[in-house]
Amino acid sequence: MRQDREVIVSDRRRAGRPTVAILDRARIVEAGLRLLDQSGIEGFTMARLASELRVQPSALYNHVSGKEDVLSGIRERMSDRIDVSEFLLKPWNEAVIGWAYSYRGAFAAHPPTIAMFAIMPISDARITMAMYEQVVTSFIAGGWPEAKVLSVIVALESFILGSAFDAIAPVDMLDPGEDRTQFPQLARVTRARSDEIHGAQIPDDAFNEGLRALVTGLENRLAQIKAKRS
Amino acid sequence: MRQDREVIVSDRRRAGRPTVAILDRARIVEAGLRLLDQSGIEGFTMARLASELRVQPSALYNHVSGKEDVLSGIRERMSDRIDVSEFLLKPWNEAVIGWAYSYRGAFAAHPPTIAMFAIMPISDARITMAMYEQVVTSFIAGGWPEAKVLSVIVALESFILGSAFDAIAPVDMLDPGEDRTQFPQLARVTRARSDEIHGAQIPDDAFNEGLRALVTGLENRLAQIKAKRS
DNA sequence: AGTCATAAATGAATAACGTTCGTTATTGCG
DNA sequence: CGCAATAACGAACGTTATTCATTTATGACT
Repeated sequence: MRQDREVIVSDRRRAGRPTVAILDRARIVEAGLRLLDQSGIEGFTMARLASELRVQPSALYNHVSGKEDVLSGIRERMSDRIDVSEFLLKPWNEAVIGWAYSYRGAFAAHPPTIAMFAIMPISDARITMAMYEQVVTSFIAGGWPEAKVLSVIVALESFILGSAFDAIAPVDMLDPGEDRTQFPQLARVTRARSDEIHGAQIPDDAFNEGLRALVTGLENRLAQIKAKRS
Repeated sequence: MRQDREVIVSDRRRAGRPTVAILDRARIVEAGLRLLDQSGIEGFTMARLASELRVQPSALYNHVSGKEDVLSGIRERMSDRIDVSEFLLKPWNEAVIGWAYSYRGAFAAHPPTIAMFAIMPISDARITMAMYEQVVTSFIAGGWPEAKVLSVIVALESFILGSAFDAIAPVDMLDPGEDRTQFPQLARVTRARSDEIHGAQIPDDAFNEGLRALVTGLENRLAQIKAKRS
């Protein structure tokens, strides 16, 4: 009974610099990603992040400039996960498939990061330039005109990002449910789809079909450009 | 000098129900859209919205249930702007072009609404079912298998939404600028593109190329499915 | 070994935000 | 005419991100 107050309070840190380092930018970003996955974008607060790291909120500001900085760090971490290695080995129209899957997968693995994209400061809301350099090189080698390369890549990216968005939507979103008689065709196709394709694979099917269509459409377009050039 | 206090204060409303109606849901939503366009998603606050309507913030809650309700109303207003009429007149592969332009245009006209999409309650974060019914009917008439219709529409929608996203990004986002020597190919193609295509038309070019590629790719796919079926 | 700027934590404080509640004044129905 | 419903205000509350003063430890230089 003598010193139990000291025991109970022992995990409360005194003010002043701690003996061993508790925080740094990397640790904060990592904890931030974990918290984002758990709590979603609206549950992501500096207070919770601090509590997760067993620290007062104000301590974070010794290592990051604010909430945006943490989110920015998380985005960078995600970008590194996108695999562009296939562009070194295969022609553009094959490599682009693996790239797209890796791209979409990186975000699908952490759904709330997709919402993050929308809110983030516009400045550098995109992936690193090193990735682009690799992709651009492959498209030029494939014979795309220089003025078209970026448009094509941006188009692909738009589809990928839009699909990542879709991947976080509930699968039965389009099911009319009660209003079945009011939207009969819609009711039929939602039924038909869920009979052939199950659960989590439903958004995947849209992604597969779209990606294949996009690539074959681009192959056509390239052939057409090449024909006109000669 | 007698009653200038009364004059000065005359525009300050007293408590109690006003003689003429000031607010209703429609007026609030309309002012909300204006405010959203002006201030962006992070500048959209209930206080500012109230001030825009010359009302105290708490007055809004007599007509809407909260901020989410206002945003939800704005989204509905946007959806109504999407034109599906061409699906009644033309085959799917032609009508889809006009639909896509209208879809993307509706959001591009109010950029911050795109960010809204990401944050919104998942519940009905999509466009109205009446629109889908129309589109689905056209695709079935064109010969698409029932189980594939939704996947194809979702794929198209992913591209459109992703492109709307892209339309709000700064055009020179991919320009390496200072790091030109580090990313030589990227520098070349950004230069080549801005030589041929100018300013605001740059994101449009990506949208055009992507949409055309997607549609011709889907035409191929449908032909392939039809061939296999016979 | 001693000094001291710097780094890194706590804790108190602030402004802005969304929302709720009590109050007040007006409407429109019975 | 009476009175419940309506619709405004004004005050208050709980969160949020962020800032600042304070406290304590580190590490480089004399």
